[in-house]
Amino acid sequence: MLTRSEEDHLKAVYALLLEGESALTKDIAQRLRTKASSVTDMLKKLADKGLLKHEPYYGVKLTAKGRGHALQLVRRHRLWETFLVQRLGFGWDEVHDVAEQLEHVADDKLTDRLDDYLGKPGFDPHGDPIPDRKGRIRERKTQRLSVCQAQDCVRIAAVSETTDGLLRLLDAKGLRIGTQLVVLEVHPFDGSMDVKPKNGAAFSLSKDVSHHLQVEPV
Amino acid sequence: MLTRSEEDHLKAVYALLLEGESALTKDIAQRLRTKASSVTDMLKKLADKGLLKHEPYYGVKLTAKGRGHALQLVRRHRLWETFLVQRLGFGWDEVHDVAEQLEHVADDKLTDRLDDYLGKPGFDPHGDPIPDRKGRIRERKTQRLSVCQAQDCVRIAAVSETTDGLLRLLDAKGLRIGTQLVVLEVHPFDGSMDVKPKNGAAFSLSKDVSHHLQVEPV
DNA sequence: TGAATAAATTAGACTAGACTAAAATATGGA
DNA sequence: TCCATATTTTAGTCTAGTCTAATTTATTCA
Repeated sequence: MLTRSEEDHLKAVYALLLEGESALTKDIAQRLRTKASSVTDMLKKLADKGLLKHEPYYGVKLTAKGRGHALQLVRRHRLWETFLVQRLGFGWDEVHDVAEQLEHVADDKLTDRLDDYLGKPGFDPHGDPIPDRKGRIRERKTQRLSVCQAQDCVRIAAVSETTDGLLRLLDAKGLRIGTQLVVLEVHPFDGSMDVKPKNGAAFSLSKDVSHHLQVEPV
Repeated sequence: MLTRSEEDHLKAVYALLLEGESALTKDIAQRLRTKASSVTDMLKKLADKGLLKHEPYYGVKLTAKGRGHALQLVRRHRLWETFLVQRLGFGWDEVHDVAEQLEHVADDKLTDRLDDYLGKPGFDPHGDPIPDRKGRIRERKTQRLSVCQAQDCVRIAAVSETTDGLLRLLDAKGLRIGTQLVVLEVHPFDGSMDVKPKNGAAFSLSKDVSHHLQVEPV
């Protein structure tokens, strides 16, 4: 059994590794809003349990066991998000905090039955893939909106950053999973781009925003 | 915000007070499988927060605020039990432990939406009443099966003790909420009674069992 | 290369929540 | 009333998890 804090650290490592680069002590601390010294202690504990390898100044690598645990956390988180949106009528931008709590209820039978009940969904309301009971993830061929060119026609497939601020901004502009866009123009000066949703007026998106939108070709 | 341990203590007090008598430090410790000295500390903390009054050797009394908190815990517990049985297909005798975890996810919006989603049920799968969002409880006129007489026709309305052992025994005998019974005979010697379910053969129940079955007249 | 900087760890303190053992306090029967 | 017993509290210890401050270790750039 992992404690809540151990689970939080494991998930942070997993998320940082996914976002590319390496997971350094300070990165983990920043993400969990704690101090590096606290993270040092926890990494030692997780390494002792065989969930990860830690090389100072280089980063953390998950073992197969650690990755498995992390994937189960992600699975539970995304299944609950799906439940909250699909069944309880929550907005996709208001489910993160509650799912953060529900994900720590560890009971395989519960998780599997919830999965069945929801129809074994492959993706959550943010468009992120939901690992199956064995931790397998369905792939999708998407790219960041920020790397698209003028004239590209795309559909929003996922949002890779789930802060309240970004989610609300997207909501205000009518951008959600499935929304289709045409890229009108890209401004190399600041990386901003003008886009036009299928059913709406054109507007501009900063690079900070377009960087976090995963899109698939239409 | 209450911590998990504070919530557990509050719930233990509430449950003990319901079961009649008073809630003594040692009773709470016994129920939570901790020591009396630990309970002393926690009662002090809860008293400081205005959730209860404690008079040594006499017992604990909940304040209105404390009772309100306890009722919200009970509400969440029973709503989740209902969800697990009604929607996820769990047996009514296997949901207690999971609900014990889910009840600590405190989010009013989640609770209220779950309530709506389940159709605002008045009673959980064990037949226990579910407090509404204001903590109000629907009453029912039931009595213990153990006080019934020969010839009484009753329906099982609730099980007042939810240990795995009892629940499994009931399950094995085909006794569940809603099952109708005729009391054939009561043996004053040991308090056991012979009963016959509506659709089944007669058998005998010990007083330990009949004491925990709440029934309503048919 | 070596000094400045960034990252990480160590040392030590603190809190919450549990424990044991001992002391204090109340109860109840003779 | 008074003693034996049950209950409760107190005092002190322990662990998990966090923190700050100080120190160590690595990296980088002039």
